[in-house]
Amino acid sequence: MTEFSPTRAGRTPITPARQASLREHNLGMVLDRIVNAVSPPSRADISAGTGLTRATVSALADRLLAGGLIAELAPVSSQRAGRPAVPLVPAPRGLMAVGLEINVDYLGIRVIDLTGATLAEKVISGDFRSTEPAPVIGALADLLAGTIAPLSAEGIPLAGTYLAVPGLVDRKTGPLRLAPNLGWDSVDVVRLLTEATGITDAPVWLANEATLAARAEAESLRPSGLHSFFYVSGEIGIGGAIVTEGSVVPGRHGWSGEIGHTLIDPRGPLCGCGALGCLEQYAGKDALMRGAGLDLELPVQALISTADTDSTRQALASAGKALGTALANTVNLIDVDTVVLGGIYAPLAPFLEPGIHRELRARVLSYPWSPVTVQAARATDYAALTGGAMTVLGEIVRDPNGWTQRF
Amino acid sequence: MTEFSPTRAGRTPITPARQASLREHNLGMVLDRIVNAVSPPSRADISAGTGLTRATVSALADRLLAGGLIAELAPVSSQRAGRPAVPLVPAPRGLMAVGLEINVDYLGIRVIDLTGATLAEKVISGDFRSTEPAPVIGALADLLAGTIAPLSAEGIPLAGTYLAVPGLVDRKTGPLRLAPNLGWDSVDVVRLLTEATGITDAPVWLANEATLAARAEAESLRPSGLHSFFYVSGEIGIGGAIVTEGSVVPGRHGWSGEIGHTLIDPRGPLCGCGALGCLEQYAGKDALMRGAGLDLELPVQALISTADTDSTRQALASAGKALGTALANTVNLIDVDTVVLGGIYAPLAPFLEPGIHRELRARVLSYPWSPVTVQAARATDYAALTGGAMTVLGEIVRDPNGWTQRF
DNA sequence: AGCATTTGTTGGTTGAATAAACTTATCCCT
DNA sequence: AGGGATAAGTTTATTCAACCAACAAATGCT
Repeated sequence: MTEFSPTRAGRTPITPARQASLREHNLGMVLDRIVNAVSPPSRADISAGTGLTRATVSALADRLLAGGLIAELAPVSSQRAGRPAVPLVPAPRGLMAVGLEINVDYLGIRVIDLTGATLAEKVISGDFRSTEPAPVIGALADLLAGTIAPLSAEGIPLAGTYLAVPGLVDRKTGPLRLAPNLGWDSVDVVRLLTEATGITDAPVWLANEATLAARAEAESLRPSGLHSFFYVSGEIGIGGAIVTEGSVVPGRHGWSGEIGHTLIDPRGPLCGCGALGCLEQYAGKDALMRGAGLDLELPVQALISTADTDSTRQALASAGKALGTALANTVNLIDVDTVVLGGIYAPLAPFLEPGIHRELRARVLSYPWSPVTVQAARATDYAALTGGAMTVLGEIVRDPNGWTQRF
Repeated sequence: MTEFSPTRAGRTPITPARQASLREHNLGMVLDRIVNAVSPPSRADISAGTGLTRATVSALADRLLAGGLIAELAPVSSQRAGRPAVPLVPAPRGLMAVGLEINVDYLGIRVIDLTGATLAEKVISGDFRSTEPAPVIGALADLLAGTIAPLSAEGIPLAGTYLAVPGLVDRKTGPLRLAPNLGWDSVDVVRLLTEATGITDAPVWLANEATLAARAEAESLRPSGLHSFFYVSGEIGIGGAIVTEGSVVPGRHGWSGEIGHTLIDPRGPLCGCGALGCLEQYAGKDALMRGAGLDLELPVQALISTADTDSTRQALASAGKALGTALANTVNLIDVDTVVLGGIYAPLAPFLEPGIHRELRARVLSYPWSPVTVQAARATDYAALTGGAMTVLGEIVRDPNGWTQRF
């Protein structure tokens, strides 16, 4: 797409703006209005909402219609004088946006269209700790091919694929650098996957699991007007993502949000990373289960059902305090006023919140003027799949022009 | 200015793009090329560099010339066939961009033009701990008025003013929330200053001292191609700023970068903020001087000259280790690969770096693939003054249209 | 002196958005 | 039932920033 930002904050390479860029911008704006509307807007609604004239909106809408990105509903008489409006909606089954995930105990796929509807969804359980990449990616390729085949047969084009992995990933396409819990190290997952599937006409991107889960959460919080927050994702490890103005901040390489190795106590237990007293040793899943005296393999539910025992209460309190400390550092550093608890922390939120809040109140400098809100994630079931697919949609909405020009 | 970002990352209010926005974008791009060029470019150079046609660049350059933002130099025959090029430069003495600062022990002003040349500069020493805002701001207003009067008489228009303060500041114009070392609390500094000076025709903005110092550093690092880093500023307190793609990331309210109260040890000393074991208690200026057994009022130089004593060596080592720990948390969280040491840390860098590096190596997850560079700040003498003035320039370059329309 | 070469300008063309008039489809009131 | 008010969507001419191509200006080279 034409990168063309008038604010030019910083040294992003600047490209000239020509009339095509102008149309592209407005086309994206109109599609965005249609995709993210509470109720289907008419051309006139969009005109009023954006400031473009009705004529311009009409022309842009025609282009989106021709590209198969939007559809018209039957005019609805609105109990009001005047010609009834034609509601515009994102085209149902107009394209496939695919979210994939390789995780420690499952492979998953979710296919959605521009309406946000799930067209297909599959999760395969398994144990992928310490596996070889090739067979796992082969299995994932089969899962992908098998899932999209019937939809392709229906004539629905593939827009793109986002793959979530539990590890450090270079921005978008770069190799997977490290996935400690899979035991993978410097694997070019995207190349392996495209080779195994033969997909060449649609892009395949890669991102960290927490990053994409945060993306899903951002989408689900958008209607409530909350656009900036820090997302902590508790699993075996602890990940996170910074969400600002509705989008995830990737950092220099795409590795931002790593909160799991924040120092909690220099005399604390040894961590897998080699340092002492990391957050993960207080609030990671293993630490929680061990502290509560439960088997490591049990699901989180076990903590909730034993929440009235001393050992579990103790483990949760200690995790809450440690999380609160690390989050206080984070809030001071990046200045957000909301923290979202995802992964295993979502169901545990009621037990963790008091400890987290106590630490935030004590350590966040700006607390007196702007208290920090802590809340459980809304998007929970395989959030990274949804987030990945939604990120693909975001690329389309950002540049509808590239998509419509396929035809 | 027209906010008009085609990437529309997130929920920034989107405005329609019209032809005026287009011209504004290109006008800013041309001015940016001229202001940030290594050597004065010709219209043809800009055309080749941006992709705009020579005709378009000519038209835009004419507009900038008319607005007094740029000037032409005498054509230079370039030892080469063809008509000699007319070099374009930012207009010397074409406008005043003012940086102001209120700090614990001085008030300062620096006036620069678009070439980056200093037109005027003054610093008044004093002791402003625990003072009343009104008289201090009165003194600052006098300093401002006295400094710009001769330049105004020369006919140089005032473009804007950025005021740096050592405290928590709401974005751009909001009140100063808290400046612990001045003893100020919720002071509407901008209103007081504009009332005291009667300036109404040019904007007055407010920002944190470390934020603006980081801005100056970003400008001075730009030629070397380094655009993303974390800036730590050591003073009595410890501030910081996140710089991404050449610009400072403000956070939700403009309070980001507060690294001073990162937890170093839960059993550490009590901090002024009420919590235990904050970084400031290990690496703040008072902690350093106290640890070295020196008088708190002495300048940093005292640490360097006693660096071979056990107590000073010990204090510096402890500060370096603590800084390293806090910076490791930071690097993991925001994914930058460079840390810049500013304020008192700039001269102390050689003594602090070993400890910082040791901690970074141990605690930064991505270190094996992307080692973190630690370096002393280039822009040191009253960096916030320079940064403030440069930020004013940035606003002009971002929106030359608003400026040229004054005429 | 004449030609190649590069810079900067001029005049006509393109294309996206605008403005204003027009058509279509409804409600409402008599 | 029919006319007026109202709103949605479309058509047509206009505006304006950038493009294109040709041209004028100023230099070096042979």
